[in-house]
Amino acid sequence: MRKGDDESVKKRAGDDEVSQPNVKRARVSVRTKCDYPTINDGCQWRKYGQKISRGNPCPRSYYRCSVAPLCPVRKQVQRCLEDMSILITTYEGTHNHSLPIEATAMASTTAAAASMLLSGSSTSSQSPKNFTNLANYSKTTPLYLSNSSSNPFPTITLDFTAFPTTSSFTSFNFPSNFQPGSGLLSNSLSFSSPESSTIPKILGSGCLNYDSTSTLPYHKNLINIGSSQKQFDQPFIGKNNTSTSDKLKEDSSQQALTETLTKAITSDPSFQSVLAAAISSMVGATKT
DNA sequence: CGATTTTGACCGGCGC
DNA sequence: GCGCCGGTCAAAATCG
Repeated sequence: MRKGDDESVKKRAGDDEVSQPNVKRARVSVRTKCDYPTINDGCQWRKYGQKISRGNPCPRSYYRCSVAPLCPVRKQVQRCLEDMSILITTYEGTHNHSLPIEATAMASTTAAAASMLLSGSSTSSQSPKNFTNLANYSKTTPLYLSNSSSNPFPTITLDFTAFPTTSSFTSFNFPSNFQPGSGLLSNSLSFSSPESSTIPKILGSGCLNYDSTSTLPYHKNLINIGSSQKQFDQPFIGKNNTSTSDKLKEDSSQQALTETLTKAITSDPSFQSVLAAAISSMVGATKT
């Protein structure tokens, strides 16, 4: 049925943001240390595909939000090549419907980050203040910033794999190989989300990393917030380990993750400016 | 029985 | 122009 005679089939793979014209192709990656096939962000997802990508033996899974039929949000789940216990979940788009509170945390984070990237990509104002702020932060914190030559889709990565969940660290660090020149992003840091008004706080603490040099073809930014690891010490058995007890554990663990996220988001509003500054600085740098 | 997952095929973009 | 690769579709299978 899909062999070219169906018009609708042609709108996939590229530009199908019909219901959200204001949402472009920002992606938000979330790195979590997780032994389970996927993390539970509170939202309901339906798997629609799986692929083995080149260079990574682990299959990448594709999910769609199944809460609302027209929800444009998609996510990709893949294990990290270097560390199989790290799960990389990439969100694309924002929900156009209401979500349960557990889902709101993650959705808010990703939506805000995406919003920031998107607004950055559509405007070109610069905010020296933010830059200064960022520079200030960078004195004490490791922020990893780098740049790629071409980035069709800006991607911001929230990294929950590194540290215990406390709100007492914020680290930035600019690598010497950061080179401006892409001009893709800017810095209107409007932490707003189309889906609700409960968003605005961003990521309490952590280290913010920008990295677009590695395997991803598009701009990739890394934000390291802190670990939500609590009980992920089970070995990863595979994708079929879904006994009842496992499910329960998975659920609670992942709820913990969501809670951690929420906490991180709400506990340290200052990180918003940090994040904003980081992105704006990157954007500003790339603009010239 | 409905919802979800699996899986092979298809399509478009991109590099050579 | 051709082949590769990532992303998506949809029928079949599986699950609850």
